[in-house]
Amino acid sequence: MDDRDARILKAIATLGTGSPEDISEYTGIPKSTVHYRIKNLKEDGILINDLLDVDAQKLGLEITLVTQVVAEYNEAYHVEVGEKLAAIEGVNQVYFTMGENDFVVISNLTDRDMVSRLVTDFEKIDEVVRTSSQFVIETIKDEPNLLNDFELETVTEFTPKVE
Amino acid sequence: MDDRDARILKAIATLGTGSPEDISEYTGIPKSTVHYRIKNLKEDGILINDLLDVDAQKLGLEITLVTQVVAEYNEAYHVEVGEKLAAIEGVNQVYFTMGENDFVVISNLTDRDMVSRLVTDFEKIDEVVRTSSQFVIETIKDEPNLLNDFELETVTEFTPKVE
DNA sequence: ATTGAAACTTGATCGTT
DNA sequence: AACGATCAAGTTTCAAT
Repeated sequence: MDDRDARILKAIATLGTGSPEDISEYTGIPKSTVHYRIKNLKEDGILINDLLDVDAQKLGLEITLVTQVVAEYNEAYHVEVGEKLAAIEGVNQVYFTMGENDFVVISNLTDRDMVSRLVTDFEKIDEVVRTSSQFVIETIKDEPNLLNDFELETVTEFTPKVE
Repeated sequence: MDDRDARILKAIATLGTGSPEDISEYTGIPKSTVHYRIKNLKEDGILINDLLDVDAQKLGLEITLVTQVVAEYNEAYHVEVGEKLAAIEGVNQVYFTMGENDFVVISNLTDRDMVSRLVTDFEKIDEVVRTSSQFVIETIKDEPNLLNDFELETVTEFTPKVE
């Protein structure tokens, strides 16, 4: 796992494709080399499946943090605040929730230093009033496997009976 | 969006591949038809990129819920409780967190009925003591874009100078 | 909208450096 | 490990239904 691998992984995330051709063009690395690297990344378990999902733990991002961020309510700027949160290094998901003008933020981090930096960054945002974080001990499910129990709604149509 | 599309989407999620060949084999739908369907799903914005990420909202899963679940502490069974949570219809992510023996659960749901069913299901689990849910008004970031700000640690090596 | 078969693109392999 | 040339494989297209 070196700089070249990182560039390839970034290309995959940025381009939204796993095509060696496209990645090659984007990174300037020859496609046969891209292919060779991706093969290794799969063998190492960093890239998980054909859809090239990334294993955060294998990348050394072992700390997952769930943070509740309370911010001053400001109708116009709540998205902007959300975007500031989203831009912070390590942040993966940002939800703006009902009720208490809260954000729920989920982050993947490498070490304790990154954790404290993260919280500091949260509190640097002017509108942020309070943060409260919980470490994740174990991730039991972390796939947006939206279709696990997805069933099409059965729409029963009634034909009006005209007698 | 009909039953066939649903089967194809499930196949993608299950197999972890977008290959028309593999999906065809798994579903029994001819590969040219699989290709035709996937093309339409992309045009409709349900499948987002070449990595075939799914847009939950386009699927009608417009309600995202963040739930904190407090459960009785039981060293042996906390994973089992987590797995029960993960198995509930609509649940996408389950984190077991530090401190209060909490789970944080994130779900994608279609309607209010599904919400109340979900909460009922949570409380049917014996060990569950209390749940508290927050509706997500807006999802500002929801991609495990782990590499956004990922930089390789620069390990500076010092060669001991022998004089 | 579906599908079998043809056409073609490109991902994967191989041999050399 | 890197990479250009080559080939096999699988995707995409197309025409008929």
